[in-house]
Amino acid sequence: MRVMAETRPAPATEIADQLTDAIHEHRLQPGAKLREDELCEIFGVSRTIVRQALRSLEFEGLLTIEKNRGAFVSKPTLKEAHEVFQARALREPTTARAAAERASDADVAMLEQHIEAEHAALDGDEAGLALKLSGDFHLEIARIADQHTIEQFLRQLISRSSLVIALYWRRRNALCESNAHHALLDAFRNRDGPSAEELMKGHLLDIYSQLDLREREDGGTSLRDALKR
Amino acid sequence: MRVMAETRPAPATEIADQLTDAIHEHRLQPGAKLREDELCEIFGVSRTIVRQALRSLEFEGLLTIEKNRGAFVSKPTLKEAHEVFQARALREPTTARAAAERASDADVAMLEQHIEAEHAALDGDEAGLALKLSGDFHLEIARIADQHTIEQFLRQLISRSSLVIALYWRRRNALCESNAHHALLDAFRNRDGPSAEELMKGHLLDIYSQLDLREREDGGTSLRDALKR
DNA sequence: TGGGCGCATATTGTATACGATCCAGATCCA
DNA sequence: TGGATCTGGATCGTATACAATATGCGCCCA
Repeated sequence: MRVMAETRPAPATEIADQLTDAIHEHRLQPGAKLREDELCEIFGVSRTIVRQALRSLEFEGLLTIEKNRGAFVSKPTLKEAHEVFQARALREPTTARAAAERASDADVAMLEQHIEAEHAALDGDEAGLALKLSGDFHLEIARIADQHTIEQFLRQLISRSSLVIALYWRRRNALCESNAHHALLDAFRNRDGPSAEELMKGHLLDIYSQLDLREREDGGTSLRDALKR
Repeated sequence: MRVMAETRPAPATEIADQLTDAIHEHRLQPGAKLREDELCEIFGVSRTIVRQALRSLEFEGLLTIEKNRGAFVSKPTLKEAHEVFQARALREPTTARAAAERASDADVAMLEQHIEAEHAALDGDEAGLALKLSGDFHLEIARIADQHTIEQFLRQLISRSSLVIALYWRRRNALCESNAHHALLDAFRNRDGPSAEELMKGHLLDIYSQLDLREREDGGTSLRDALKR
């Protein structure tokens, strides 16, 4: 009799998740290099596994792998930043509406907890963590909408958003967007789909308008990248 | 002096592309198993490379890899089918509008060629090829819109659409959608964005409404899948 | 002194070897 | 006969070894 062996997640997934968190929390900045051997030592696995993890993050858009040079945290261009937020603005309001209309009490409670955690992170001066939680909040909504496939796409968009914010956010220490999340939560409490849709639309426009969209000289992470052409 | 070494694409990419084509053209049906050793022999590379290719197709949603069991062409559920087409209906009309408004003469000519190729494939009784070309037509539009990031997402959506069509398409031999593409082409000729947007919206609804959305007993590709629960 | 070349080293790319798991057919016992 | 168990082969998962490539430093020569 099989004792439900609780199939452990692939080690590569574990590592990919940890790297993802580090990038979402801006502990790893765009442009940072991830050497394979270093990761092998840190996580205690072979390069085979590390390379799997790096590949998967490349597909998510978080890393850029240059042949024979290695893996780097991606540096989205302004154009990509624009496309990412345009895509989110198109996608998320509809999803928020569907989610608000079918949210269970447990779902609403979950969202409340998320917002509380965001606050706690901000109070604790952990801006990176707060940012990651903020992204999770949006993902949670897709989950509530019961749109699994769309959730996967959203995950990629939110990942890229995190990089965009790392590069183009104007005032790092003024993440006052929690109000928007609170407003959304109210709409969810009332199961008010149209409201949720409108709020989400406004929320995304807000974030986008707070990005500094002027062309800039390379963030300075890597001189050679700035000059190599 | 470097002679522009014409950096050859990674072998894994080459293999992934060939597999992608095979699936898009329905030469590989949903549920089909792809054994690693077999692919190694066919393509003359090591398992390392084959596994890279399989992984990348898993991320695109074309394959499903089951631990210790192998890679299979994905069989999207009805729910996923719905989500995929909902996402496309949301995304593509806007993109079509942008593309129509900025299309160059060369772009229009390219689209014409695409449609001709589709016709040729249909006349030659190559329904699979026609279907793949039809997908490429949509991708081409994203390229014309100069939305590179969005194009990547669309690629995934179109890939999944191909699987959905393989599983749920009503009348296999009546791919008469070329008319829709012709109409779109006219809108592009006139640089008529709003028209293109509307036509695309209708076109996607058309395809979706032609799917057979009744729940069905497993396609019968694999008995064990049907019974294993 | 300054620029270009070449070599040593670090790092990534690929192939292969070995171990773990799964599956099917055979065997055994009630 | 029927069902459970055992076992061999096929297949996948991971680690490691070797090859290819890039990078940085020192040397040479003008």
